[in-house]
Amino acid sequence: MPNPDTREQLLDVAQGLVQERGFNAFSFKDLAREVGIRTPSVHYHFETKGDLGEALIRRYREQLEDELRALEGRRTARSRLRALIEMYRSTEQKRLACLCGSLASDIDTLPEALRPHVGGYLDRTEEWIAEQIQAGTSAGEFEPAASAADLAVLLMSGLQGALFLGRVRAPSPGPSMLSRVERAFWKLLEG
Amino acid sequence: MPNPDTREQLLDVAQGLVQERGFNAFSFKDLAREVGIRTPSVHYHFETKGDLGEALIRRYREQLEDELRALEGRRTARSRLRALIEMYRSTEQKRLACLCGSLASDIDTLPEALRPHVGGYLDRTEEWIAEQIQAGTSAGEFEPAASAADLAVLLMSGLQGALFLGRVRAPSPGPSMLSRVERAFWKLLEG
DNA sequence: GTCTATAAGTAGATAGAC
DNA sequence: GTCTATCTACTTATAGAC
Repeated sequence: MPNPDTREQLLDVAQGLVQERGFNAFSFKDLAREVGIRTPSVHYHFETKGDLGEALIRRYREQLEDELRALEGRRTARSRLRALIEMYRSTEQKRLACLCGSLASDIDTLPEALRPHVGGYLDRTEEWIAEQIQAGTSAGEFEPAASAADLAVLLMSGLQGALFLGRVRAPSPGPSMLSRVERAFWKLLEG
Repeated sequence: MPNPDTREQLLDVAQGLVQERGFNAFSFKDLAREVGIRTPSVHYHFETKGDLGEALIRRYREQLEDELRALEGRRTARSRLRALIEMYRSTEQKRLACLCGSLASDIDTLPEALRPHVGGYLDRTEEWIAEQIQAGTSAGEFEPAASAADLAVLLMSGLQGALFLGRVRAPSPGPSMLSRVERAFWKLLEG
């Protein structure tokens, strides 16, 4: 039976590598070296690289659902949306892409079985954002200047785009790309 | 002396492959096969893959400058911005990423010499967008809800993000991701 | 300019010992 | 569970003939 510790370690390292370099730019050798085992031992835990990718997305998706559940207690939609944006900010500060954003950019080169899961994650996030905008509007928190669906796509694209583009430049003193996206987004939602 | 035709053909094919698959997911072999020559002949035109990448970005940048120059004749900032968005729409319809967006997503794996050029292209586009927003505001075309710099970052991130995310899903009947980003963006600019 | 031949290195993956 | 040994295929790149 696979040792859960080694398996989790492999997933942790692999996730970091995908978020930093992309799915095609890391190898089982990189993975093995960082965890302190040999390449073929990785295949014991994940038969193929595609299987590893599937486990990676599954875990990432479960973490998302946990985090969204933890936000249910918050009273305002504004506070829930802000918390989601904070998750992206922490990724930005590590100079990483979103796992599924990174996989999205490699979509045409991924094992077929992986692709629907990437879309599933992204759709779920966008859908959740749209729900929050709806809820906040019904509650009188927002006076959105566009439809909830359009605003959700704008925020989602803006956050993912900002993560990619921000990594190209050296860190600079002013507000980050993500902060600028966020600031403009709130104007659109609250006038 | 390199035959300009073969060289251009190689650049055309390579650009398509980068926009479709990313810099690390195509090989000189792919390139050679599509152009109808052998792998080592590609090295006659581009010594290394890094050199090919540099030529690719240079040409893409020159095309951008040509297109922006062609927009100078348009009377309104609104019309100039719309034309830029149309360029992204044509990329979206081909289900491709922006060349430099794709390279941005691979940034940590690129040959060092390439990286500044990727940033140069993205910065130039963002800067141009900010200039148009400024000009349109001065001319009374827009009443922007946020600073020109923030709005430029939002549009740039939104366009690039929409190209990446849109490719994950099958084409659907409703408005595309890019159209939704665009619609929300105009609301922010014009109220 | 393009070719054949070849190099040195890496990829994902498997067989079978311990 | 991890190892050594090995496989096939592929990568970027070079040498040198035509």
